[in-house]
Amino acid sequence: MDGQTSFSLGPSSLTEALYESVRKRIVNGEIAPGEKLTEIRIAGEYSVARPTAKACLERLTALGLLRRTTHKTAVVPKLDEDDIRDLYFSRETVERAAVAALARTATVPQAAARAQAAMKAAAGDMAFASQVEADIAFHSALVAAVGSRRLSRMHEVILGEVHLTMGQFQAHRTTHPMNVVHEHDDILKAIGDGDPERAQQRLAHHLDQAQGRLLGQLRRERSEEASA
Amino acid sequence: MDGQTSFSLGPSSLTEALYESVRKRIVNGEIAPGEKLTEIRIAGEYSVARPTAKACLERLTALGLLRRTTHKTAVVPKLDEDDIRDLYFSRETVERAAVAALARTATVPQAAARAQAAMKAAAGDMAFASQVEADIAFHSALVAAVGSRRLSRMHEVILGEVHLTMGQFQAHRTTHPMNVVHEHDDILKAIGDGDPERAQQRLAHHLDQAQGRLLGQLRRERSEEASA
DNA sequence: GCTAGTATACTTGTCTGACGATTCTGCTCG
DNA sequence: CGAGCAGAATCGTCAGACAAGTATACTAGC
Repeated sequence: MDGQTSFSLGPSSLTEALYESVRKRIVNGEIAPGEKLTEIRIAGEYSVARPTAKACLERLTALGLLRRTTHKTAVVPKLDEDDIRDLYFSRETVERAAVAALARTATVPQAAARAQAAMKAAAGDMAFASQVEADIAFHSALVAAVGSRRLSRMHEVILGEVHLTMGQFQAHRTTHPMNVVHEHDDILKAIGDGDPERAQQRLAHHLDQAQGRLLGQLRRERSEEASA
Repeated sequence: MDGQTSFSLGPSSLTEALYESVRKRIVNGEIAPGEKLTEIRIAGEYSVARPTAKACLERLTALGLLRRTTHKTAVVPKLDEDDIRDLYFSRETVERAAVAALARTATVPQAAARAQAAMKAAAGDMAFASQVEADIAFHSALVAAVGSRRLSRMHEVILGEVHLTMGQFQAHRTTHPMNVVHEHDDILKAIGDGDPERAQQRLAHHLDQAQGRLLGQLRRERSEEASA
């Protein structure tokens, strides 16, 4: 049995660490939408070689967290109304399947309940980033509990973009987080009751609310720009 | 000189061409499951630099067409029973949403009809690879017709793995392709009738058949190995 | 003859440096 | 004032190199 000699928790490689770090900065909105990310800039900021930075940007591009065409600089995408609708249509497809599967066996995922607790805690002190994280964690746990590697893989990509848009609208949050918490509870309850239909219906309603908030904030922001 | 110029109109870059070529070889079963693909081998076979080969292998790994862990050589995965079930669960999730959406507006995608024709043509001369391609093209067209970029993106990944398994069982095809054609027709008809429920039900049945064939062939192959 | 531990070869991770190709920018010229 | 051109910035690809990790073969000891 070996001692505690290695960083078993941290990323296994430099590329991995770089990817995680840049990803975090993008989804949290620290890098504004439309901002350019050149390979050289990343390489410079993190003191890595350009090929390493390149690999990182390519990965993020594949996940939809950056947009890039050949010979052009990668930019953080600004999702428009169509994007958000498309994103939520895809999201609903995946999550519907998940909650239906869970409700069929009436298994309420523990991790989702934990995320709920975290969200309630964060609701008090208005820690926005924590709220978003807990929200994401809740939905992530829901899908993970199904136990399908491929469904989770698809969902991760979708949630990445969801996280991105939520991060970008950070300063304009309009709803009390407790509303979200209650909607989550409704979904869990339906799952616990073994009622796939109701679970899907609650989920659809919840996602509809979330999508509506995003679209509303997008329109608000746009009209602000127009009057400026 | 013709060797270099052949890339000019298809893929935009060398990396792209390399990726397409290797991908094709994998899904068609030209590279056997379990076979190792070292970066150096790819670089040598295609006369490209190792970093280019590396990028190619990384992309394929992200799509599930190769398996690889740090510092280990990439291998073509051999999907087991659990993998196939998981794959088809995910596939059904995505395609159900697609046919339901199409049926709601009763729009029968042209491209799917064309794929059907191609499949009928290939059925006569038992051109296996063409049959698989037409099958894939049909389902791909179905999802593409919905017009959701993200749904299509997810579906592409799924279909890649589906193609892979079908290619690997190439020599053991058990069903007449016309059966598949008829099942496809049923789905299209339900969509044309604007009946989302029936469309989903037909689709589920079709996928169940396909999954059953794959599992059957997998078991057959395994018992052959055991007796040898 | 067999197990165990070490030495060696193979492969990948990452870096440095470089050159051609492409896109963008700003400037000159009509 | 617009259009075309030159230069700068950036990306695509390559070559070569070294360190670090993994797998394998070989030797030593029982």
